[in-house]
Amino acid sequence: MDAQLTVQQAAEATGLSAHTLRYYERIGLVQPVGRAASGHRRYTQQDLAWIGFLNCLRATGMPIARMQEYAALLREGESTLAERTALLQAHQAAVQAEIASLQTHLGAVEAKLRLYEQRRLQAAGK
Amino acid sequence: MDAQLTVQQAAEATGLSAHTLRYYERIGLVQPVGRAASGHRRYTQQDLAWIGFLNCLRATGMPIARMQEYAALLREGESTLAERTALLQAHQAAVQAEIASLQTHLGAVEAKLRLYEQRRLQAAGK
DNA sequence: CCTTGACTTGGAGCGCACTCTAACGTGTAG
DNA sequence: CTACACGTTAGAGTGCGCTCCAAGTCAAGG
Repeated sequence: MDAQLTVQQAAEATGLSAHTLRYYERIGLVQPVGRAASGHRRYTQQDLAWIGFLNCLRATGMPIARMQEYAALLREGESTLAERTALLQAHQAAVQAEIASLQTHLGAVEAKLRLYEQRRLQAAGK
Repeated sequence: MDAQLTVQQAAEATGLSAHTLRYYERIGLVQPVGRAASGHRRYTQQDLAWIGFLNCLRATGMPIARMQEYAALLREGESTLAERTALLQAHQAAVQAEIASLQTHLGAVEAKLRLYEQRRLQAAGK
């Protein structure tokens, strides 16, 4: 039930590359993953859940360094709950601002598209 | 009325750095800007408008190479209207997808925040 | 005339987040 | 037993988008 995945299987499951999974472990984003007797990595469901959350942070544009901070706080335990909350709240605000910016700037692109549409009609109608 | 701006003034007006403005010109994103007798750049309102649009493309994550394509099409004239439309439409779709992705992944972060909130209440309530 | 400071150029350098390489060890199918 | 795919590591390389540097030109103020 709690199947242990190889690095390739974990890559497939998380959408990251095996290279990236090893890289994340090297830089301390992921705590050393359990090993088989051969020394090969074996990812647990907990590992995958954490990597999934990391994925959400990355997908929302959090820099690696900030994720390392967050991971470090998490390892320090429950006493860092407030700091972790603050970190995530700051990130949440940044992402919301980024979405707003995307929407604003996309608006200008869409305006240009409407202009092009008009010109195409004009050219066709001659 | 159509004040000609120096590179510094243009930087301030567009929010880009003077370095970046020169860089954009070098790589062909911006056509060679007019010069004063001294050889110094003088940006017109048209230049600024175009740079403003470039800004929207960049702010929505279009890679430089794609912007170069778009700029090249524009220089080729009216005959490329359909291609430019296609390029911008593809970009529009990509940005909309990116916004959706941000919102989805942000949701996971917000869920974590709600969990933290609960834990803080629990800790306070003992 | 001299200094100061903004401008010019081509090219080198940087920070980020991977991504790949080399050299080696492991394990399973035929 | 032999292939051969897959795993390991430290460290080097890549691509992007700037960002800065060196060496020089030019204009205005004292």
